[in-house]
Amino acid sequence: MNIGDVAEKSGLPPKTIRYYEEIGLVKPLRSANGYRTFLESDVHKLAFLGRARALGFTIEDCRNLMALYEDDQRASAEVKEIAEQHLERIDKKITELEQMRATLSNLVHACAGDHRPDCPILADLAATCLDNELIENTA
Amino acid sequence: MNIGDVAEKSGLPPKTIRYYEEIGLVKPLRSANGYRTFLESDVHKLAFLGRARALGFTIEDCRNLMALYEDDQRASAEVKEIAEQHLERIDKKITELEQMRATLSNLVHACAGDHRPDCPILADLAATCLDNELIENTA
DNA sequence: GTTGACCTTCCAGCAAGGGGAAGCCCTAGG
DNA sequence: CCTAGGGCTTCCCCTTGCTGGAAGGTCAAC
Repeated sequence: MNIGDVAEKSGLPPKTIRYYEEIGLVKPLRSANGYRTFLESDVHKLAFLGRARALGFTIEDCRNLMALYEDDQRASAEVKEIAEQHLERIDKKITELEQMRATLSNLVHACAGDHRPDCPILADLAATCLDNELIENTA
Repeated sequence: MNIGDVAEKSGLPPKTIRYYEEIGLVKPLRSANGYRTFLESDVHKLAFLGRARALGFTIEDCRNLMALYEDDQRASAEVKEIAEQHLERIDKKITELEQMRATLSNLVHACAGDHRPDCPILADLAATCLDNELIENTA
C-alpha cells in the first residue's frame, strides 16, 4: 500500500505520515522504486496515533501509548497514569482560558464599541502595571 | 535605561524585549556603546504588550492594539472588534478542550489502573476507526 | 511519447520566544 | 594597572507538530 492510500484510510495527511516515520512512530518498508510500502498494521497504528493526537496527547505521549499498546505485559496503571497527567494538563489549560475569558468578557462588555476613542479595553491594557498613570488614563 | 532595568520594570525577560524590537513592536534608541536605551514610554509600551499577551492576544493583535492605543482618533469599535474575535477564539478553544476532557475523563474512569493489561483507554484509541477489529480488541 | 498523478527528498517556515556561545563594555577591588 | 564580574551585544539553533513548496523520479493511461 502506498502513502496515498494509507493517508485516506488513516485520515492523516501524507505529510504527517512521513513526519511520523521521520520521528520513528511508524517504520514502513520500501519497495524497489523507493516508495514507502505500508502494511495493514501500519494503517492501524496511524489511526491509533491520529486518535490519540485528536485527544490532545503530545507526540511523546503517543510514543509511550503505542509502546504500551504493543506490550501485552503492560499494566493498565501505566496507561492510566499518562492519561491522568494529560487530563491535568487539559484542566490547567481550561482554567487559564476561563480566566482570560472572564477578564476579556468584562472588558468587551464595558466597551461602547462606537466611533468615539474612549475605550476601557485599551485603558485596562495600558494601566494595569502603572498605577500612577491610571488616573490620567481613566480621567 | 538599559534592557535589564526595563525587563524588571516591565516584567518581560530581556530576550522577549529584544524579540519585540526585532519584530518592530518597540524601537529603543542606541547609545554610543551599542547598548539599547529605553525611555519611560518604551517601558509603558512593553507593559502594555505583556498584559495583552497575558490575555492571550497574538502578536499581530498586539501590534494592532498598540497602533490603536497610539491613535487618539481611533474608534473604540475597532478595539472591541479585535477583542471580540479573540474572545471567540478562546471560546472555541475552551469548547475543544472540554470535549477532549469529557472523552478522556470517561476513559480514565473506565480504566482499572492496576497491574493487569486490560485497558479501555488503549482499546478506545485502537478501535475507533476500525470497527471490524473492535470485537477482537474488546473481547 | 507524453501528459498527469503519484511518489521521493530537502529546505523553509509558522508562534513566540528560550538557551547558550563568543565577544564587547564598564566598574570595582587589589 | 590589571583582573574579575556582571551586563550587554549578535548569532544561530531548539522547541511542537506539522505544512508548503521546489526539484526531480515513477508509473499507468491515452
